[in-house]
Amino acid sequence: MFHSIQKQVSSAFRAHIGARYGIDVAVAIEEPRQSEFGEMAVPAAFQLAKQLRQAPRKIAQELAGEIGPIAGVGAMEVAGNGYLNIRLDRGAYGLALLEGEAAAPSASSGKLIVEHTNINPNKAAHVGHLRNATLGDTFVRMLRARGETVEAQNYIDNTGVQVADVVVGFHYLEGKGPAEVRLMLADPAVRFDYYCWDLYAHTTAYYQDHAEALDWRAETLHAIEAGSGELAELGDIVADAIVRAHLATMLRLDVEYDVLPRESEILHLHFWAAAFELLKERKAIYLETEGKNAGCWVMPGLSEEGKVIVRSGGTVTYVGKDIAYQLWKFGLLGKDFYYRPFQRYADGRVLWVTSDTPNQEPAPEFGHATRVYNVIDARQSYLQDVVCAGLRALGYERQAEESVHFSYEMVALSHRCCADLGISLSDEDRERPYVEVSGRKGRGVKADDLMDTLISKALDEVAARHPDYPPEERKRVAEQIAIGALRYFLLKFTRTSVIAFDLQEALSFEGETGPYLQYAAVRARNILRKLEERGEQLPDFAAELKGEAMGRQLASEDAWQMLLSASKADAALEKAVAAGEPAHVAKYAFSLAQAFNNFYHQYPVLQEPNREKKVFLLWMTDFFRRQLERTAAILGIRIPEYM
RNA sequence: GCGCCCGUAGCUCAGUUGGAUAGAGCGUCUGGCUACGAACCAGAAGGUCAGGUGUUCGAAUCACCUCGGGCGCACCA
Repeated sequence: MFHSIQKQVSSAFRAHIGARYGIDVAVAIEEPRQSEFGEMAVPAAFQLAKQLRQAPRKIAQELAGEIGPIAGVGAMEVAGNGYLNIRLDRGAYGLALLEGEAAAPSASSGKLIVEHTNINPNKAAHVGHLRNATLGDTFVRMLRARGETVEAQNYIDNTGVQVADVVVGFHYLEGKGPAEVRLMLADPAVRFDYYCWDLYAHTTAYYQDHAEALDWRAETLHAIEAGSGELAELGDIVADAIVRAHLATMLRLDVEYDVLPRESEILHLHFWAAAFELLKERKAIYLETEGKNAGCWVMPGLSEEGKVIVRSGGTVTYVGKDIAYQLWKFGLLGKDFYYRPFQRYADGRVLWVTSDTPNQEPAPEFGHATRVYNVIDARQSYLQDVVCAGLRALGYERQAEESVHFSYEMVALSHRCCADLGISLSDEDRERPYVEVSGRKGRGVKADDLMDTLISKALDEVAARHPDYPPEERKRVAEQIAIGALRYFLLKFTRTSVIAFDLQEALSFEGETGPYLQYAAVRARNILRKLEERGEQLPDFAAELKGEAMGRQLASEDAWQMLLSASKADAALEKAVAAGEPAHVAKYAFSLAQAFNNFYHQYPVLQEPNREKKVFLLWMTDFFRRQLERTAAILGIRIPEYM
């Protein structure tokens, strides 16, 4: 509601200024810091002052006097040395909220692809991966809340070096073949993704002392690329099992996907070969004949020596495959995958995976995006630049523009966190402000361990408050609280901020946290539930709250400010999408919860003796509830039945 | 060396396209539970927005420089 009035005010000013002064300006609408200044401030007079060679205050007075009535605006006044402060018509505003807004027009940006998670399928997920998935999933929810068509992709690098290293571990270091590994998978006592976590660290450590073992890796990589033999079979088993483990981990956080494009299909369906031909044909890459890159196909320009796309041995680098994949996302490759169902979510939606053979079941159309967001950490920005440069070199300027590197800084570990987890640090580590997570060293906080810890803490809190509620119900509530805490914690930082992960901070359920948000929503629901328990009915708000009554109740400054902040969800979402910043939604959600808790303490709704006021307060409660629920849903945070 | 990011209260972080008196949480201190459940609320203390120069009506925000920290610049991804 607030957002739509903002837009109306802005366009009214723009039209008036155009007609009156013959100047076309995009009129900014600000929100004054002090609420006494009204709800909106228009600094347009400052913008015009220079061109008109007049004092801003004088222009502001002219504007205020001449612009005429704007729907929803109650009063307009000149303030400071040229601000135009706008006060809304409170009664009309409240009434409009009560009647409900017209559904947001569905945005028509075409299909948007958001690629996120993308964890190497060779070991358990850690907190860093959770930041990626939570950011990506929340951004998907934000876009969908605006009516966009979004496809969530999770790319699976199942033929890369990291998978090969675990295969090397099984085959060469532990002497295990496919049969033995399958037995492990069938053994409920073995936590396979955790086992691989250790095995991967063990294997990379082994390379340190045995350089000759790197030949095993090369051999394994070739076998996996060729897709035949025992090593390739091991690679399949490992990657498939770990992907399933990752999906299960992400499902705990309510993160779901539409399709899993796999690198093996990019190879087997010759996506790379097609892209390679294009790149050669359009001279985007060349065969280096001298220097350290002799024998490689190289893309020039980005760094001094260029970026190797095809190694001298003839194998493709990850970036090469990524260029082919990016072309496919835009429908530019002239090829498509086959698809088969991989699993089914609780609501019946199918998660598809790419396949190299045709399948009976008809799949939806994937790819063909107008814009692509790649959620990848900031350390890989160079590689994302290479991918874009590849598109440009092929003449796909527009698609390069529409390829967004949705970058974020890494998650590291705080020193206190390392101490809590018993991670030993070198002297060098100790001097740094935080400690980098390292899959190779097996150093990090596993995602499932973190969630388990959170759940057990939440369970203690729930049990203390509700000793006689059924245990399985308490478990469900605790899970929702734990996940709410985790998602909020990962989302409250802006993308450019490095998170020095601190277990004690993440475990907090007080202050600016997910549970604070959940608690506010639970309280709002409790009021409405208690009302019915007392045998009363939720009033017919539209019938009982006419314009005058609404105006009377909103004359109270406190009530007005509370309603105002509760009604800014659209404006907040709009800004957050424009900035590509889920943290803005999180911050808004927190301020919304704060406003409600304020309201909760100030007004004992059910005790209110005055009928009109009670109806108004109940309506406010219900409005807050809806806004809290909606905003929490965008953040992927569930509201528990009780807390 | 080149490129990107960061530097705001004791700590962790927000701060809209440059706007009016720089905010929040945690921590510290003071108060508030007879249940619309305190996982909450009210109040207090706490700032040279790293430093400098510039741009202008106006700078935490933009430009340039300096200092401090992080991350990249692989035939790994």
